[in-house]
Amino acid sequence: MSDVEQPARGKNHKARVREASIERILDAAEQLFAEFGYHGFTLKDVAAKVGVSSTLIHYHFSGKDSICEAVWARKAPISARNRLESMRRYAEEAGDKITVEGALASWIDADLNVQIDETDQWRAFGKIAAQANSAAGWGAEKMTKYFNPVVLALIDLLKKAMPDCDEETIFWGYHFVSGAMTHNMARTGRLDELSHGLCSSDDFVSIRRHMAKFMAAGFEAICREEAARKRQTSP
Amino acid sequence: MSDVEQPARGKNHKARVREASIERILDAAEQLFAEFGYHGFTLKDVAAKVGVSSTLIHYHFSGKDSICEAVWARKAPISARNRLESMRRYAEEAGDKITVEGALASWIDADLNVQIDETDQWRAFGKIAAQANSAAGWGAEKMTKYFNPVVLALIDLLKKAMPDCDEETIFWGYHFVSGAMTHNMARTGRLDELSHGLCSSDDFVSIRRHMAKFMAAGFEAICREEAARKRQTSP
DNA sequence: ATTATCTATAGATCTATAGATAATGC
DNA sequence: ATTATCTATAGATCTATAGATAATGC
Repeated sequence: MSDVEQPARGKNHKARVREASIERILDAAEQLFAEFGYHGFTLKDVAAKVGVSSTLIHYHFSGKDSICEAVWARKAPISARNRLESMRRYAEEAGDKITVEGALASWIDADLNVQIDETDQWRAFGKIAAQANSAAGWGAEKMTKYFNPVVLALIDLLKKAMPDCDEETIFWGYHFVSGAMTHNMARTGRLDELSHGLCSSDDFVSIRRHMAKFMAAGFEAICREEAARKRQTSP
Repeated sequence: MSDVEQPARGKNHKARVREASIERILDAAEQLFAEFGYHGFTLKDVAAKVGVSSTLIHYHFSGKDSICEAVWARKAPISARNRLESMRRYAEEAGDKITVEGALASWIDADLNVQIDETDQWRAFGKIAAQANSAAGWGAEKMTKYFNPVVLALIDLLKKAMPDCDEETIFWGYHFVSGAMTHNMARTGRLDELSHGLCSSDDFVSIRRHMAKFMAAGFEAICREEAARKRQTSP
């Protein structure tokens, strides 16, 4: 009917086409990466999924490492910022009344919320992060690069919540939280099978209801225990 | 000096050579599988690691699936039996005084103990199981095939320890335990880095000291919470 | 006679590059 | 003139098999 109907090819058309292409390549790579793991897919698979020639992949990226890095660079900083921001807000609200559960929830729920509210954008990346946390090599590198500050900020917050707990015990508690959290992200469907459908590993609302509470009680139990041990050995 | 000095080539020599070859192939495959994941190594890599022609791999095995299945078949049933036996012993000892921590410890520590006492034989397989619990496809299949009965036995024991807790909540608690446990097995070294050497993800003695206690407190907390919720919504 | 292992090699798949094409952008 | 994309293809790597060899086993 009007000019609006015409294809929007103003200036920067090429740049926009390029960006759109790259996004579609990253979307495809992200999904394959999530489903089959770093070594489980080829550049050809990516090209086939996007529906382009595989040379286009090499035109935009220097190789698989470069694509996977781009997949991380696109999402990981958002998750990191999101959690840091959530912890900052919590610390501000709580003042000097920081609780273990509150601290954990500010960290955990920030990630769970995007899995609930923006499932389609974050499901695949969550699965990638889950695999990164168990795999050596590529996984360790990405986790360190993108998530170390977030983890250390949580550790700091937990120290404030449990000033009498020794640092070592807090790190062990974190270790358990980290494992459980990445297992959530993996959405393997194994829980659905084991429970005959009573629970689903995709049910992040239930995960959010239980996770911080479960972990907070765990932290408090092992800190109590370590304090008792200390009193016993050096009275 | 005597006949004993001669190579022990009695009857069944060929059979023994064959078995030894297969064991060495499985050892190499297990290590590569643990380090690089299912898709991260080739049959050629296995042959190179053993120091044989890659055709020998095909002589003994029909392909990668067949080797990986053999890797699981060699170790997984031992771990499963070990945990079932440990739970059985605990249930016998505890009689009608089954506790959450006791039930969890009988399951968890059985696996942690072999990681402590027979580290060289079990480290690689632990890493494989850790990856299997996060990966879709091959991972889900193996976990189901070998470990479902062990998980369901733990669930039963936990039901006895918490007769008033609803089944759904117990499954969620198990979900968290499962994630933390497989993260232990992954031994990524990430904890060492984050804590600047204060803790090490290879320190299974510390893991054993904290794990069951942490998880038991978590279970009890979410069960209490769910009971309170129930009372509130349907008084 | 059987079998554990090897050499040689065919066929499949993947990565990577050279060169062509058709559009935008100045 | 630049650039996003394609076709064609070389080279590398992996899987899988055929056939040879040198031992054991009867």
